[in-house]
Amino acid sequence: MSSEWDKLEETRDVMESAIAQSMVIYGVTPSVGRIYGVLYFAGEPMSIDEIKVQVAMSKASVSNGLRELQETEMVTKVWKKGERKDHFIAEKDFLRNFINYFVKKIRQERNLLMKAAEQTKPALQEMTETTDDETVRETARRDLELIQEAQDYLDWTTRFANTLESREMLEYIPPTKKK
Amino acid sequence: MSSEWDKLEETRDVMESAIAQSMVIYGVTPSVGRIYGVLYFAGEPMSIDEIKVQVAMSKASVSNGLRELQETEMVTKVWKKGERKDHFIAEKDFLRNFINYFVKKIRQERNLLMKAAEQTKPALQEMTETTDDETVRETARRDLELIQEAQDYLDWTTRFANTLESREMLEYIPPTKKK
DNA sequence: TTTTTAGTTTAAAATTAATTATACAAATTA
DNA sequence: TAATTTGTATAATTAATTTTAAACTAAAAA
Repeated sequence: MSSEWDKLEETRDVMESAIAQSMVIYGVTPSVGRIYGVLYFAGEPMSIDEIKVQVAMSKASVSNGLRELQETEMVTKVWKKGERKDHFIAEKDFLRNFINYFVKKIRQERNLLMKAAEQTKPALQEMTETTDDETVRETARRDLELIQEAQDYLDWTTRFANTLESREMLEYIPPTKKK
Repeated sequence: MSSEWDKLEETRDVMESAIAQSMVIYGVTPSVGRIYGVLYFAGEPMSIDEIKVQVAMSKASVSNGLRELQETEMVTKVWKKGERKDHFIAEKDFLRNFINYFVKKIRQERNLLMKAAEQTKPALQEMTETTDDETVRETARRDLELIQEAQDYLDWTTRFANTLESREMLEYIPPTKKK
């Protein structure tokens, strides 16, 4: 009786779609999310061609999507003995994926803002000291203050990211234990 | 001597661009990021027309951008006495913006995945109990396991979001104290 | 009233991003 | 070596998003 397989297919499809959509929330494209979803439920490593069929996309798209997923460590390439084709498996630990994702974003943000702050602070500092114009001096002083606040924020998010990356966060917020 | 104002303009521009870019990392469009950047450094509430000039965009775009920023609580509308036009100010507390942003994303993800899990679990559960086909039964059992793991993850991120929202997180990771 | 002003909606234009078909390079097999 | 196969890069197409101009609504001023 094949309707039981159909039912399984259907429930998987619902879950895969939800996973893809939830990845879209975090800025991943639906196609890439779909690839991950299929791999998440796959019982064993899949080749590009197998994935291609499941997600109904071109080989090139699957290849690109897999590259992106590997860059964020959500998917890994594995070798199947005797098989010539590459095979891929999903990292199933959502928490790990979540942490990787956030830590990366936080670091990107930090690099961007720190660079700008370091680039602008000296000039502003100098203005507060050497300029005659009262208004300019006051504005420079205030801008420096705002930049300092931004840096305090970056200091916090950096410590936050470190606490996630080192898993120290799991001491504060313990994972649900498996039954 | 106007070159001092030019210098100030320039440093602000660098910072505003960096802020806009860092918001792009989190999925905000560059224009919207720019509006926020301008408001961040503005000494006082700005009208749509004033912002429009600073960011060189159409009034409609500024209006839309401001709506988006208000929805995420990064910008608030304020009334200036005697002024007919609406005026806007930026929420300058980056940490607060950061927390709002993440909490919202986490809740969105949770709603999506929980709905799918609740929708699929009963059918799978039934299959593990009533189906004769050994392979179907085993697959259903395994899918249920994967869904359970996803739910454990959602349970964690929910507690994580609560800890951020209630600011309990700041006990674990203290903000840098102002000097 | 009528006229002007502020802000938003809508539909079209412009821009950006994603997807695919094709061509290519590297590796494998015959 | 020649012929296949696999995976990726490129260029072109398609789709989606963003932005704007213009029309419209609501409110205030004349």
